[in-house]
Amino acid sequence: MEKPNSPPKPRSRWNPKREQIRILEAIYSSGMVNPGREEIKSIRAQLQKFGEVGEASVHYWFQNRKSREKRRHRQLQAAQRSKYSADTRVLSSTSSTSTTSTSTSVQSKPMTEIHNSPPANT
Amino acid sequence: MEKPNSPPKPRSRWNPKREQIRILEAIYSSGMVNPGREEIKSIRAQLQKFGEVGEASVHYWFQNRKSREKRRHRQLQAAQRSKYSADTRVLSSTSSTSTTSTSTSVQSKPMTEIHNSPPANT
DNA sequence: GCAAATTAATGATTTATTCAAG
DNA sequence: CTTGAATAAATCATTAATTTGC
Repeated sequence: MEKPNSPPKPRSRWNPKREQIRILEAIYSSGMVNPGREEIKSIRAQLQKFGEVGEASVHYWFQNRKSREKRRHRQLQAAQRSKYSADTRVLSSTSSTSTTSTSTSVQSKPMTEIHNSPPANT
Repeated sequence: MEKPNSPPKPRSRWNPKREQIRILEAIYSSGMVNPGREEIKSIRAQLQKFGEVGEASVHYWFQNRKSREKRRHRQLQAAQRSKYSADTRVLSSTSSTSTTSTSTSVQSKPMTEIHNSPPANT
């Protein structure tokens, strides 16, 4: 009755759980972008609570994280620039910093207020 | 008998027609998963032929579509994983580098390039 | 058959994160 | 370090399916 076709899915690679990623991100963003052996052991211990993980995987994770961040940095958001999307929540805080930036203000003008049309129901 | 008494129906949301959904699906599956403002306008124009719809709704549709597709994949993945995860109980006492477990397929040179822990980083 | 009650889908809001500029 | 712009994730809310009792 069940699927007799169980693919021999050998866990070839670690598949992090959401919780684990949250932990890793937290650590990463707290400044530890390049943990040493001891630190990796400690991190691994925390992650183990949510699933099996090897030290190497933890190490790789940090390597990849940093690498990708950089790459994205390089790649820029050309894509984003050219294809705007809609509706953003304006989180502008009242910062009193002398916003002298009257210079090159690149206003993209997204559809901040496209709220919205009369849904003529059937 | 008409409806002199308009129902206090708070048309809260758009109710897409079948044709409209077909169009949206087609566009989505053609690769445009995150249309920008201009594209949304264009898409909306097409949809209007079959019923009233706002730009915001179009935007929301794509957002939700992508988001939920992702979520589904995650759920499936998780399900799959839990099916096969019974893992070795790595109780190896001593420090061990023997990562004989099934997890990471890194064997010989696990963390070769792990730079030694920086002494008292911060 | 039908309508109230319950559940599943999904449109609309809100919140948190990301990246880059200043 | 702060802030602006845009997104994606999480959440809320309402509508459509469906189940159930009559």
